[in-house]
Amino acid sequence: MIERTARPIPLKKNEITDRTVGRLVAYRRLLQGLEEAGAALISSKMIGDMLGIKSSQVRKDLSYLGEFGKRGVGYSVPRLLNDLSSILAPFARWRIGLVGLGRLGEALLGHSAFRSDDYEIVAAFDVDGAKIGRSFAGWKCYSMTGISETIRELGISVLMITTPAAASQSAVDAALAGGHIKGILNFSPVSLTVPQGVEVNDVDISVELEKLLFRLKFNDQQRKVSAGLETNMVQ
Amino acid sequence: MIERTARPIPLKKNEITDRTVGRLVAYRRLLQGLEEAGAALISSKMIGDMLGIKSSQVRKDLSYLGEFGKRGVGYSVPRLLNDLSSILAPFARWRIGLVGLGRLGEALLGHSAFRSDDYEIVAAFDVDGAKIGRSFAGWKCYSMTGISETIRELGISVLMITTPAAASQSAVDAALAGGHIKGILNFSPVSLTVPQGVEVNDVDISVELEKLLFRLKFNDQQRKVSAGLETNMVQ
DNA sequence: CCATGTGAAGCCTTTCACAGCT
DNA sequence: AGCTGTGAAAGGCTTCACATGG
Repeated sequence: MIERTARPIPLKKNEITDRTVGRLVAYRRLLQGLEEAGAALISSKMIGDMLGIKSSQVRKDLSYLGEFGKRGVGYSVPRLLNDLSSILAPFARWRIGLVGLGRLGEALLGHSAFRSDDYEIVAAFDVDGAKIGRSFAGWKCYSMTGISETIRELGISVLMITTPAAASQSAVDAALAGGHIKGILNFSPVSLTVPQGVEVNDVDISVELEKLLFRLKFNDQQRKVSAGLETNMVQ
Repeated sequence: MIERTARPIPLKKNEITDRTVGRLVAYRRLLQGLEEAGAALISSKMIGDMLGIKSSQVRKDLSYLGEFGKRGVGYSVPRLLNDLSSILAPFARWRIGLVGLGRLGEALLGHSAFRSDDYEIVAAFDVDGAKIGRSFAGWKCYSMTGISETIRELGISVLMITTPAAASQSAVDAALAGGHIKGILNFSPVSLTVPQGVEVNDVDISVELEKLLFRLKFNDQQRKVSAGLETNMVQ
């Protein structure tokens, strides 16, 4: 993979939103494929169509970061990819610890989505004595006892939490004790309490499934109501 | 677990948003814990504090579905739990197929978040001949060949996609051929194209991680800038 | 003539603030 | 007095539409 240099984020607005960042990551991924395929130019319309987004949204997102396109022409694929990569690149490669070596944790260790120049998982943690000291998919499992020291020693500043709900808060409390953790990606279905200044991003898989299922239920009902098969009255 | 009856959704507004549904699921989960702990009453303020949400947001969400509380008192925990459960309950238990038995797929099969009265995973699918016919965490793996027939036979109407990016679209095309699939929870990092009427919810784990990391980078930069160690100029 | 970059409009979500009931 | 339910205000995000430049 080509090395890109990190640089300060030259924002035109004071704040760039999470939603925009999510799309920037998607643009980068799309452009990586296009570059490999040898594409030289791309328009905001094409990007939007491939990702299911309006072209104006693509242009707005990119405009927060500078002027990358040529009017009447479009964007240079390699140039835009390079600019997006350097904007998204960290100052130094993030070192991530995974807390909770259950099924999900183990799956994330080996997940292809977690191969990146921007970050690397450097260790896993679990309470299970049978796992401690062993390696999983190439990563060593450390004890939860002394986790904050291990975090300091290994230079970890980000955690992924895949512990069972009941264990998550106490695991986080122990891990944050040393003050080295800056951010948490939380897969456990609880709302974590953390000190001021620590960022948390929740990824709640069962909530995402339920959101989908509710839309489906609502669709079904609409279909039935409009077909006159059922009424929509309060019971 | 107590059986709750599904009922038509008696909406006060014409449309209930995804965001609200996500929070309703979180409220239900919280109330399950509270009920087990024997709590009888709860206020919107308490719910909000426990989930990191404003009390007005909690009341607004609940108000879309009816009037469940008593002014001056709060909400009855068992009553609210029951109402939320019946609102979220499907007409019939959703039958889900998992497509792609890699690490992530296998982790989801056994994931505790996927034990629910609302849905059940009934089968897994993969292209790997070594996996087909075998059982994984109790679920049988079927071939991708003939997937649309298997979907019909097993009464599957929802898919979870955990295939590698390059395989996802063709797997989805094959699976949707019979017209039985109504919704897809897509874990693969691609934007899927589906026929009109099929709902897709994307869960992009690496995007979620990158969103967190970008916030951290931005925080770092802000700290440096305000400490006068670095400027924020465009390169 | 084509596609970007961007104010302004439109839409959606959250928060406020208070009337209304217990 | 306390807490819900809810219009209205505020805030945030997306889309429009067009001036701008190639």
